[in-house]
Amino acid sequence: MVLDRSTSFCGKLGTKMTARKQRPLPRKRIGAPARRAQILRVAGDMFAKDGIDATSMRRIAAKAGVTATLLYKHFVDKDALLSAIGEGFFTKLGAAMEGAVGGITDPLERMRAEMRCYVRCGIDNPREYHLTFMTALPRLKRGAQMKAFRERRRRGEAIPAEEMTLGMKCFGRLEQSVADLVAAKMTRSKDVSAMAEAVWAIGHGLVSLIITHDDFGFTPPERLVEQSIDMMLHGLLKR
Amino acid sequence: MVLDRSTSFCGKLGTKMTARKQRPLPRKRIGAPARRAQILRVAGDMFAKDGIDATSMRRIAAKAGVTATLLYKHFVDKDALLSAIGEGFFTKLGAAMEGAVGGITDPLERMRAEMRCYVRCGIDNPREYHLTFMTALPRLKRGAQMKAFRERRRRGEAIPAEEMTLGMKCFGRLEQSVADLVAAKMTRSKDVSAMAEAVWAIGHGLVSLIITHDDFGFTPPERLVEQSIDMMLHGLLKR
DNA sequence: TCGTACAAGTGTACAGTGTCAACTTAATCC
DNA sequence: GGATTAAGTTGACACTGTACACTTGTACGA
Repeated sequence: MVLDRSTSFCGKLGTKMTARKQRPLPRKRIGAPARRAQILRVAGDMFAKDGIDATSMRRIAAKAGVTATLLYKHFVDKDALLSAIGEGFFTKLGAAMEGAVGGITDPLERMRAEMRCYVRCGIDNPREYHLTFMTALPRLKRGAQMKAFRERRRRGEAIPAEEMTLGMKCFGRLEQSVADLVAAKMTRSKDVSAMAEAVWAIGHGLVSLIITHDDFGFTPPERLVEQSIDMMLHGLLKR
Repeated sequence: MVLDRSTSFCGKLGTKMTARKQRPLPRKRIGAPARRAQILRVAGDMFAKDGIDATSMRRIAAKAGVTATLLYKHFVDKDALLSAIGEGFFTKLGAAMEGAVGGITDPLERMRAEMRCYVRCGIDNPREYHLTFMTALPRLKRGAQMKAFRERRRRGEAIPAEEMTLGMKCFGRLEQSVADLVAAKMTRSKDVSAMAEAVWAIGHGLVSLIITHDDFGFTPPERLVEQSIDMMLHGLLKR
């Protein structure tokens, strides 16, 4: 465990201090990016272990060997910090999808792989998932970005990778698979957008039910997930 | 607006009071059930208007013209209070389903109606929905109840209505429709449990995505929902 | 080598939170 | 009328997110 210099010996002193205050132990300066990364690491751990409400800015700061106030120099808000942690989910998801989809060319099988991946990632990272998908953080303006992205896509625009957030890239994959399915004239509907959203909704529904009500005695995830994906794909296709 | 007698004029007084404290205005005693109901009403309103985090026990109490401490006489926890409010969702949902399903005998059309109902109810009561389905409140032991219920059902037991919570009744409806579909040999699978869960997952996924990311520029709900339900039903059925 | 400017960090305070133990008071019943 | 008890209050505790004003480490130009 980290040496914890900042857990406030600032109890109520009762009398005013007359002597010059004891100078605090000097603290290393490791530079903003390093500090930011460290905070994210520490906060991520605590958050994954203790949950969202039990992890306060002060405790994060203490564990990072730093003052709470400093966190606010690096992240305007608690929301901002949390969301930055949640962003980590997309990194994992993106990598996992990349690996799972590999060279699958059949769009149907690709979709199956992507969905499996999504659900697995969600179940394996419940806190991060909750943060990124089940918590509205309106102070960050993420919705507007996403909306703009969706609209450009609907107009058929090709969007350069640099302009896409990690989240967009993940959703983009799924959408692409749906589009391929449509292009191959395999689907009943032609509304790529709506279908992609519906597919996402299934994955999201599964993950969020399972992670927030893991005590409801659901059908074991593997079977439930496979059955759901199967149902979804059958529902998508013609005949 | 309610006369707000308890919004604490207990600021820091600076000097100790020497005079006997001003006796507080006498407060009517309206009886425990009435008070409980009133608190639930007030809290429900505030919660629906201001959201979960902005609604504190103290503010609820103040608005109800009562002390915060009193809330703890009626509800062990904030969780308990919140969950009691959320329970209201099932009342609405149950009534809406009752009305919507009416005399529909075709299990397929019944399911469609039930799903529409579920999604509509969720979208129309986002705060309550978030509370009941997207917030884990493990301190209440609801999971265990639900699990037991599901297991008895899986064994084919008939469960008397008095033993079922409102939530169980709602899920039970859906499950029954699936069972009817299976009995009519219309489905690809025969796993009633898993299918019911999958169907729920779709509905839940739709609602929760829409209510927490209403700014993502989704396909308009009506179309998205119809398309999703359609997809689901097609996926469920043979051929 | 020194001074300085800025980044990186600090202490302290504020108003608000959930919760609790100990107390007071209104209503009820014999 | 007096005892009992349910319904309510007071005041505190330990904690929260956040703002402000301050200090200190470090890199760099003269």
